[in-house]
Amino acid sequence: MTGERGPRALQRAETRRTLLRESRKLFAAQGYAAVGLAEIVRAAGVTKGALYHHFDSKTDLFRAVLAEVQEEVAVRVAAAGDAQAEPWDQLAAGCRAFLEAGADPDFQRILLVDGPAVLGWAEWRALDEQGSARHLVDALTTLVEAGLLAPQPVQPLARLLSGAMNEAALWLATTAEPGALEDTWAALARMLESLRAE
Amino acid sequence: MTGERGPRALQRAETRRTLLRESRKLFAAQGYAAVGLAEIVRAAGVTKGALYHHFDSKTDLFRAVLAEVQEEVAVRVAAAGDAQAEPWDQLAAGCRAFLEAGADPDFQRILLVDGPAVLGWAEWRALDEQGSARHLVDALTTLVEAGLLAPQPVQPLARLLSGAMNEAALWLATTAEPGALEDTWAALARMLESLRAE
DNA sequence: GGTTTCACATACCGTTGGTATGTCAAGTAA
DNA sequence: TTACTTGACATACCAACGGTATGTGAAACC
Repeated sequence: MTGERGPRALQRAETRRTLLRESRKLFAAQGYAAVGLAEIVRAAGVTKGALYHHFDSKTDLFRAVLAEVQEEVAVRVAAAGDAQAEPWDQLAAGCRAFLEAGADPDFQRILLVDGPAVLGWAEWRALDEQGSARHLVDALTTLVEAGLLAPQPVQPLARLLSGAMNEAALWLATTAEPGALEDTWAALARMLESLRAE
Repeated sequence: MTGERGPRALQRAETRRTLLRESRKLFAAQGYAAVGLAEIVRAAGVTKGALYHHFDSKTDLFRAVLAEVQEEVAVRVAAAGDAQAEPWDQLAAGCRAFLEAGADPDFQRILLVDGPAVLGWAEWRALDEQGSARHLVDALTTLVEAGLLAPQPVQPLARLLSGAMNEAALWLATTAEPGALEDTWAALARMLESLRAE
């Protein structure tokens, strides 16, 4: 049974968590290519044998880390959306939460920069789809069905918005310009408004 | 004088061009990380010594390739824009040309996927700025000054649009959906329209 | 309580990016 | 022409990397 909890299973789970936590810190700080497995296992206090007992490859480890980060972002976006009553406000709040999530370095480097390059764009896209991007598609679909959004294919629109927010999040993280977040949000909000049904 | 053209300089230039051409093909087809220097020099018919005589590192070679690709895209975008008389049409034509440039695999993989990961987002951004992104900022600035675009900070807007188009270009390249380009363009055009001064 | 399983540790390997050095023709000055 | 220098590579080599094959000892099972 998977419900069993012996000391063995606990140890295993903890080792795995440690590996994920330490590699995530290193990947976020230095980038996937710049951090070696030796550095990861040293930080985690285990050996390469342990790492390869839990993960198939360095790429597989990165995939697990990325999924973790993405899940966190998705939760934040969904929470911000659910806090609003009106569908339109839900979309706006989710988008804004996504932009603000860009302040997290893990989010930028792991998810946006290294993700597509390490996993390939196709796989990255698939993971993105079942992460935060799914909420975006859901929200847009709801709006179209409710007649609040001009009828149109949702997929291209979601891609445009997703890309816009990804890039904006990266830009916001590196720019020192004060009010950049508000300016960006204003421009994005205007774009969203333009999609409203008439 | 740099204008001198002996057999030496010619040979040097040709070797460099061959290196750039072959590595570009390989980088585009397999991605930066998956292609080794051995494969590159074999394709180019030279040795690693020649490569390191022309470039400081594998990263430096990639940087040169990326700059070349980016220049080509910038030329295409600028040409499409210049073909239009009205400032607003120039922006629209440039954006559309950019989207269509996404059909080129070199463009996708080298410029959009591997670029930020290999060079780091900051350097990639700087290169992007002096490439096609510059034309976008120029066009937007012109429109604002001409009173055709609602007065607003141009930088955030340019980032949003640039990101939207980058992502859309990648999506268009992988989707089999017919009419995807037109749907995407329609959504993008609508966004652009929303920015018009009233 | 003997056996099996499992979660690692140890030892090792092929390949990779990078470097140090060698080589020989093209350029230069007498 | 000749002696010398420069430059465009080729050759040989290295440390580090991701990955694998094998060893080990405690926990789980019968």
